[in-house]
Amino acid sequence: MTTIRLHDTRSGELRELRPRDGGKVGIYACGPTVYARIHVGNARPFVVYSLLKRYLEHEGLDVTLVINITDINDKIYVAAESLGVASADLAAQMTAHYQADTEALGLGRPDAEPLASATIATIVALIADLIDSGNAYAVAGDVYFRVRSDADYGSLSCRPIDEMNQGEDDELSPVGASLKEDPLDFALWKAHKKGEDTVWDAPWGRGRPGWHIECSAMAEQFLGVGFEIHGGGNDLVFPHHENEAAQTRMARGAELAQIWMHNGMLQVPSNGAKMRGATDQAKMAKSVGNVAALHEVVDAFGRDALIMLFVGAHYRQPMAFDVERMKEARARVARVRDAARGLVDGESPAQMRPLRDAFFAALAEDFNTAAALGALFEWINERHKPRAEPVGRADLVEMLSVLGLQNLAGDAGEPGPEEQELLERRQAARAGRDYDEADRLRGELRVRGWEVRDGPDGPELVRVEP
RNA sequence: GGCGCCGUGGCGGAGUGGCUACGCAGCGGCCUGCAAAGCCGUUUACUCCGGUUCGAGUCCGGACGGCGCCUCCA
Repeated sequence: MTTIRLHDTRSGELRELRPRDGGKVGIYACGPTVYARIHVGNARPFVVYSLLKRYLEHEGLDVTLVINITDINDKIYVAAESLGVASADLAAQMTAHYQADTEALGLGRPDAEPLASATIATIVALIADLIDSGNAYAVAGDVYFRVRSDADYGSLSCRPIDEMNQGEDDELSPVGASLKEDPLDFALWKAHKKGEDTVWDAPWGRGRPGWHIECSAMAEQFLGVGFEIHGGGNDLVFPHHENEAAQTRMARGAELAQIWMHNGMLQVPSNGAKMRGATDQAKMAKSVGNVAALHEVVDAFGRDALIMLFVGAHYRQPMAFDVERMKEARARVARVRDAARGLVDGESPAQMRPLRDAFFAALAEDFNTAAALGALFEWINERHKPRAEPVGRADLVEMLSVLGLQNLAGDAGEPGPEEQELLERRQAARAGRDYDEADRLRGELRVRGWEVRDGPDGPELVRVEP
């Protein structure tokens, strides 16, 4: 089997993917908190891990992808209150939006999309185990994780324990009286507070789960302890993933995941600032207010262009996002689509095989979609060279399928009778040297989504974006 | 301030010490009634300063700059 290596945050190195059980691979990626519609930045991990799954399946592995949905959270309470709706209703509404918005990416659904609110029993049981083993303590209805009981705490984010600060909860605790034994400790369970309209029973009191415990619980429930790949944005390394790892380590005596993958952030330059050397750019984040909603971007540029944008850079790198980048991605899509026209069914020429192989070799080395895309475009350049035999589409379809862009090599459909008639009228006009009329008819066809291309064998109608 | 990542041609963006990444845009040309698509060409880039090496964008040290995390965040 192909050796597949992925960058592991904890070791800081590429690690070979070694499935525990035969060819089975579990991937858990942290999904959104549903208090508003998601932005393009939130879509990056969804795309990265969905495509990683496709690639691993291409390599013959049996992949289970789990992307959770956080539907219990302070932000949801706050947003719901300001809207005057029940927090559970807001979360349900935004969950539906999230699923529709990501569905529009056309990459399918994860194998499981667990909700925190539907995993309470598992969460409570995990917390109970942590209390029983002395790694957590209940106080006044809250439950805290005893960070210093984990000798390996900090090993994921690679930072010394004494320079860390959990922050969360400190401000929410009663004034001047933190309930924690140690400021490093973080909440596993939060006692019910006024204004919170969702609450669950637990042995230590009514309340709700803390931020980090849900992922430990859901990942274990769906994939077991010690699964292959845990992913998410690199802004989650600390404290979220550090805490997740610590919880499972202390409760189970084993590491939650083998490889911790983290994708880079989208960067949004303001005022046309350039990516490099600019001072006025920032990560796309709701708190910064520089977000572009996923559904708006997909509506404006199409899912093909957005996926092309994402695969155009290595997943770990920060990625520039703005209108110009989207236009460029759209142009790349057009080049691929054009290259796919005129291909015939069947195998591709043997001389082009090395480029197809280079594509997959790039993916095997830390899922380098940017390098792979380079090989794909080299394949396209080769495809355009004059050759005696028609070119089979097998290689191209195989590569595009892994990128979720196989539709670019699909059949665009046939022009209808009206378009055919317009084309014939244009031909008649051209024959009569009435080029103004011919150009007018060409423009009419363009508006209908068909581009006229005059070739040696006469005009051809090509499907394009209207 | 601490930890981590990064600094490549007009722009985006790969890059395992030695041979054209790739894409987009612009310009010139071929083709064309004009276009589109495609093809050819486009004065050859690696922040700066040292070091290692026969040879460094690619390794080491330093400087400067950027980004992320350290607080909710994909």
